[in-house]
Amino acid sequence: MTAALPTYCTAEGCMWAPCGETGLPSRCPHAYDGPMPDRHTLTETEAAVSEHVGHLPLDFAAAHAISSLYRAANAARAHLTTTVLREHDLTWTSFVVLWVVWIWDGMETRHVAESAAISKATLTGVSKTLEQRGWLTRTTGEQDRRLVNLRLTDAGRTLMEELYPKFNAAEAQLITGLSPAAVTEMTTSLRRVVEAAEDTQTG
Amino acid sequence: MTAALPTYCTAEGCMWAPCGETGLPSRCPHAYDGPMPDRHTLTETEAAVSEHVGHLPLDFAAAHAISSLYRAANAARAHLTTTVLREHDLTWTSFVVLWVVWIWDGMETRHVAESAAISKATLTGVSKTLEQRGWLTRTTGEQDRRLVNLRLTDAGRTLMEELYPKFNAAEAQLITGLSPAAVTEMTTSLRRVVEAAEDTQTG
DNA sequence: GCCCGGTCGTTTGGGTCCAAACAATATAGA
DNA sequence: TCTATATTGTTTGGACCCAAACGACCGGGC
Repeated sequence: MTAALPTYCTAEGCMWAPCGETGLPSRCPHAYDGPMPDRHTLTETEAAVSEHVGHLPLDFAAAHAISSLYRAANAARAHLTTTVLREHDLTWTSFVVLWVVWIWDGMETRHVAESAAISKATLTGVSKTLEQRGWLTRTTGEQDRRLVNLRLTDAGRTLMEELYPKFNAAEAQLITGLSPAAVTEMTTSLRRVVEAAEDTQTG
Repeated sequence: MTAALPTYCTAEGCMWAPCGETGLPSRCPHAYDGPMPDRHTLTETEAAVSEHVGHLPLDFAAAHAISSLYRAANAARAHLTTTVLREHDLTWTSFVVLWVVWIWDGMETRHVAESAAISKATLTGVSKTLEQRGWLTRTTGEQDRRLVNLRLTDAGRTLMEELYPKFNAAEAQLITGLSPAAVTEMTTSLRRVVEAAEDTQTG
């Protein structure tokens, strides 16, 4: 993992960061006093990590890839929340739940949880919040009373019809820096990551 | 977004899902009775979405990419939590915080929050949890008493020296399905997504 | 008909998550 | 020296997150 790292010194030729902070080993001779760029070169991060566990074989490509994956997911969620969801008092997860229930015209909670990639415990909480707000209803199954079925209300369907195009437009904004071929390739690679994670879970 | 979707009917030629559930418009004439594969073809999802907002121009490539991104990030976090972090009672975020403080030999809370991509409010809570467990200390700045500095304890450093190689090995497991060139390309594309999200935030 | 094993959703307990509001602190300018 | 503005971290309130435990329910086997 190479989680986004603090500012490095902008002084000419200086590669350490962040200096000027109390308590840091003083690798950097320059006091930090500028605005903070928020990105670190890979080389600097690898250097810092190697100082700690450099005697071990580390897979920097994997670390960098997973850290980028996590950051991109967070950035995407923040973007979609800020531009589309927050004004409707929705979180990413509550929107995903609404979306799944919407496109399949109702669904049982165990399947919604699976589709939304959240636990059933979480799904119970989220669906109760959405029920309280009037976006969906929860109904016990008639043939199997263990099951709870979710359906959008009229208000919920209207909300999704208005919201989903905006959400999708905001999704499209996130890939403007990529060619169509690059988008396809990234999506394929991400699926491989999911498959690898699931293989080790099941294995 | 095409969040992972529920099982579709496995009956020959049948493309609707998930049938057999109470409350669903009965598009599918087959009762569902098999184990549940957990993936839907893109075509089926697009068909379902188009039924709801098909009159609008939708960017399915963007939807699919962002949904894959979110799923991959969740799968990666679940994998790393299950295989490495949970036995040490650590969450993904608490680990990221420890890692950042570790590789930079101490850091101020505002920078740790930025590096870990979490808010300062969250960082306060997480760092207090880690302090309670003895992994790090929180110290008020001497020159600027608004600032709080985090440093790992001896136990915290020992924990990271033991844990990080295992964490990195688990990270490497996640990209076994990708060639080195594909990993590099995916990482580059993910960075583009982060940049696009940040451009619209600032703009 | 009864019992057992399994599944479902909920509850519990504790952790993370963030926006907004707040208190403490620092700094610049008059 | 005083005031105003800005920055920092914390608190508040509410939402989400999940493992584990639990109660309700279902279905198979005897």
